[in-house]
Amino acid sequence: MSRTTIHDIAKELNTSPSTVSKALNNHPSISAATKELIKTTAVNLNYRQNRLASSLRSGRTNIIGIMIPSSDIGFFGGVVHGIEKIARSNGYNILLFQSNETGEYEVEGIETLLQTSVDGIIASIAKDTPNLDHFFDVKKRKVPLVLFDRVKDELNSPSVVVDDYKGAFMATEHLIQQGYMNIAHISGPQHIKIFNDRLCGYVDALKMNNLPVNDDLIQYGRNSIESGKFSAERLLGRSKDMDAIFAVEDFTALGALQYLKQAGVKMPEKMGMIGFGNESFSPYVTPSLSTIDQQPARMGEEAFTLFLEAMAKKANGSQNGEVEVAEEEPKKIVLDPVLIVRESSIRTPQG
Amino acid sequence: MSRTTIHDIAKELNTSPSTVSKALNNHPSISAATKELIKTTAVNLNYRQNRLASSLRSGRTNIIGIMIPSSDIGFFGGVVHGIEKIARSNGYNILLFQSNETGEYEVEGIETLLQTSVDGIIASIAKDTPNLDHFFDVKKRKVPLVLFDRVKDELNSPSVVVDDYKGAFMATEHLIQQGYMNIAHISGPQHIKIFNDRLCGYVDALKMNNLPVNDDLIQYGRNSIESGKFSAERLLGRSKDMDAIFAVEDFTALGALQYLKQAGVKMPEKMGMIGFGNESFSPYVTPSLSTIDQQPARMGEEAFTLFLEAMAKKANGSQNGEVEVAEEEPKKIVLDPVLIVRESSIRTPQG
DNA sequence: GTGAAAGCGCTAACAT
DNA sequence: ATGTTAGCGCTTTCAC
Repeated sequence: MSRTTIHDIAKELNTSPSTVSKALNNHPSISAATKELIKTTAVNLNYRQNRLASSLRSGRTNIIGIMIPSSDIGFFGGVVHGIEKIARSNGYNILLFQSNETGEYEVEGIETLLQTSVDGIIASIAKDTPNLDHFFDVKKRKVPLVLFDRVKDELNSPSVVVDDYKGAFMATEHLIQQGYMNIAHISGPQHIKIFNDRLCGYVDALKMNNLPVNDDLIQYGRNSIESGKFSAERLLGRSKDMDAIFAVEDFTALGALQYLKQAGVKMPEKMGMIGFGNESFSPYVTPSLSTIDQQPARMGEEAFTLFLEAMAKKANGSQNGEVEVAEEEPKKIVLDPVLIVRESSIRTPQG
Repeated sequence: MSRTTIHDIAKELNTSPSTVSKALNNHPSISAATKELIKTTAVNLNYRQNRLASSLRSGRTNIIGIMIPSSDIGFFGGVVHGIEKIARSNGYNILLFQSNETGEYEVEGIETLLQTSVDGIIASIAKDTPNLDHFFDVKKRKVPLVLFDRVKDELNSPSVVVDDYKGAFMATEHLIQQGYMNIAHISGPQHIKIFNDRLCGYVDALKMNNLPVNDDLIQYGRNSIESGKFSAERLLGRSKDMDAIFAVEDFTALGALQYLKQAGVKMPEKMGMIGFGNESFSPYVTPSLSTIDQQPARMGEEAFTLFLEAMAKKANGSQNGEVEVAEEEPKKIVLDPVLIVRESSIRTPQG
């Protein structure tokens, strides 16, 4: 009636549970013959390992915890996809938590993950996390912690992010190469690092190409379609020369696109446009929106790889007795963004 | 050094582990005073329950397994979001698996979920699953199984789907109410039930409104942007009267939209358009695409509620001794689709 | 190469 | 109201 255990198999074969356990785990000290025999019997009896018992005893769960703001956001869905895929191929499974950008849920979730004895945690930090105590707790418990996208340097953890500066630089330079000369930028709130990074990338690309940086062509928005519309209107009113816009993210770009279209500005002939983030709608708007891809799935894979490295390091560390190894600088992976060229930035040959 | 256990707390207070356990679990037989004392000490000693041990002993993990095709697909991301949210508020956590539409991964994942002793499984079946043995296995083990969206009646499990027929009916009737008279339909492969259901909804809406059903206005596509373009071209060539299209899903609608725009057909004045699925791009195309929403988050919540009901039933069942209760018809929830009206289907007052 | 024994940390039946 | 005891199913020394 109830689940078959290794005792049942042992009884069936007149051997011992420990032998069965070893055989099923391919322990070298068991002869090939008995391994074969035990494995067949296991199948016949419909045996299925109880991972709870195994984990309790061995101290490993082969489960890693994921903490993200929301799986409803395309980017995070993509990252989770990447993590789950590579994790599975390495024998790990995924316990998924969403903070919904709420510190409270994040704290709660991390607590639960620790209770579940996950082998590691991969997280992207919620916007409104009041403090990082819960993450420091993770480190205190020696549970490998890897951060991605929303990282915090104070945590001194391995992390993977995309190079925002470089992405902005690439976007701007692409517009320059297409022959646009007066390129505006709609930025976001400057206290958020990535937006400032993107602004710097834009400025440096102009400088590096010997183009003037014009403060009138820089607008600070609030990352929304509405804000994009408003910013585009302002820019258009301020400069007669502007012939392209690099927007800090795709929603802003979309708003700008919509405003300009409605204002009768021909794109991409009279006005080039590029966004950032490769949102799912960007291929389908008119004109289709050029943008910078952040490689979510790749980011997930890299994060998991960092986790594996941390696990390996941990295993080595405990071999070296109790000697507290001086904590080395955690590995920080910076992914290259990918330029996605679509209609909105391809200037057709001038007549 | 290592984790605090209930033994540590017991030793500290000169009491027994079982008392500590009961106190922490709010067992009624423990006095308020000792509960208080034990709980404070637990906090002081930085105690954290070992869920592995607890689950092994109690037979409950408070973890439910989720099996979806991919968290990279917007719809499933939304469902997972809904499940995780309500699950958490009920004390459950989510072990997430992706089949990537592959039967092999699905089988593997279900196996792992059973090994992990999840309390239940919520699944949406992969397209190419060769057979349903792995799901029957779940039922054999008496693990509650709930299906959503991609369901199979043979499994005789509680399930939640959206009413495709009704959604198609609503979409078509909306076009009729907007004054469109010659409404075409681009359908999908008819061996897939939902596409046939949508076709039926379209046909019945016409009939119910005393409009003729014209075979020339029905095109069978393959659910893609390209297919949408092609189908729209065919329809346009075949009928001079056609003034609206209901497309079987949003990508098809988008393709049709793009073709018609390029062909100079004014939308929504000369041609109305509505899709199905509320894909993330649909608000942002031009004209913005009216569509039918499938309420992914809601679907996840309902699925979880069905799981809770199955759990309750299971608990009751075992109370009634070993009497095998005749299996009653599983509850099948059919969600109402939601009509999302956007620009593409609002006929402006005729001049 | 195999088996005996201990125990991971917890819960729950059964005393007291 | 509290404590004793047993054991969930497995892994892992250690002995043979």
